[in-house]
Amino acid sequence: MMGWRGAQGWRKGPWTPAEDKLLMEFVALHGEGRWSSVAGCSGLKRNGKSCRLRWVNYLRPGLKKGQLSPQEEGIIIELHALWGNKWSTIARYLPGRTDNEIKNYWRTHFKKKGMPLQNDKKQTYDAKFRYNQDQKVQITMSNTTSSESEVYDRVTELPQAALQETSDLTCQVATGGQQQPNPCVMAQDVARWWDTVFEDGLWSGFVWNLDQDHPNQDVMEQSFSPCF
DNA sequence: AACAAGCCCAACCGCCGGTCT
DNA sequence: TAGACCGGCGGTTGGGCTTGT
Repeated sequence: MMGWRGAQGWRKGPWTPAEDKLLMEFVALHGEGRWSSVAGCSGLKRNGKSCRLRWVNYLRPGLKKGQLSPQEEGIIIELHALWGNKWSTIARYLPGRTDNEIKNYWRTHFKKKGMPLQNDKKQTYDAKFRYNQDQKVQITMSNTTSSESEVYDRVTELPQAALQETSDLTCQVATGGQQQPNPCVMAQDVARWWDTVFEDGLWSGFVWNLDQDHPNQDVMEQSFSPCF
């Protein structure tokens, strides 16, 4: 492995403990970001991209290691059905997990098995969700402050908003409330919902059954409590 | 015990969008 | 306004490890 050098002299390949230490010291001193200056400031012979990736996927505090729980798996399935391969977006609702980890997990566990997407229905659902988002954008952008728009931007990403049908999506968003949705809480809500689905034996792909009014909407509404 | 196949995951690559000059 | 730079993202690869035959 030694002697790995990129075109500009950057080292490549697996990171050594010494490199990890240098990178952690750099981040402790300068914070995250400014990755392009890492080489100059820390002595690392790594380019900025490589440093950022190493930090985000391996060194960052709070990262979970080990197998994903069934709850986390459920969240991934749900959110992937909504957003597709938006790994970084999905990762926001799985605290301690990285987009890379989720991406790897999906590829090895689901992609090959053809599980559990039904593309035609997924597309129908995607179209509905986009329609909902468009409607909300029109509503909020016409008469909100920038802070309200920020709240809205975050709300539109939330899984329970995505899981509810058109009619009840618009009411609670543009109120100008100051509460910010907490990704950790949101992930817990999804996990709680998943528990309900799983324990009650409801999981049979109903979420993909989208070409009618949601047959299990009452279950979902019981399981999801608004948190903003 | 040896080999093959599959799995897992760290890391790289190319592209894109935002920001700066 | 255009180009350069940078950070972030998704796709892909390659090597080590595990499991099956």
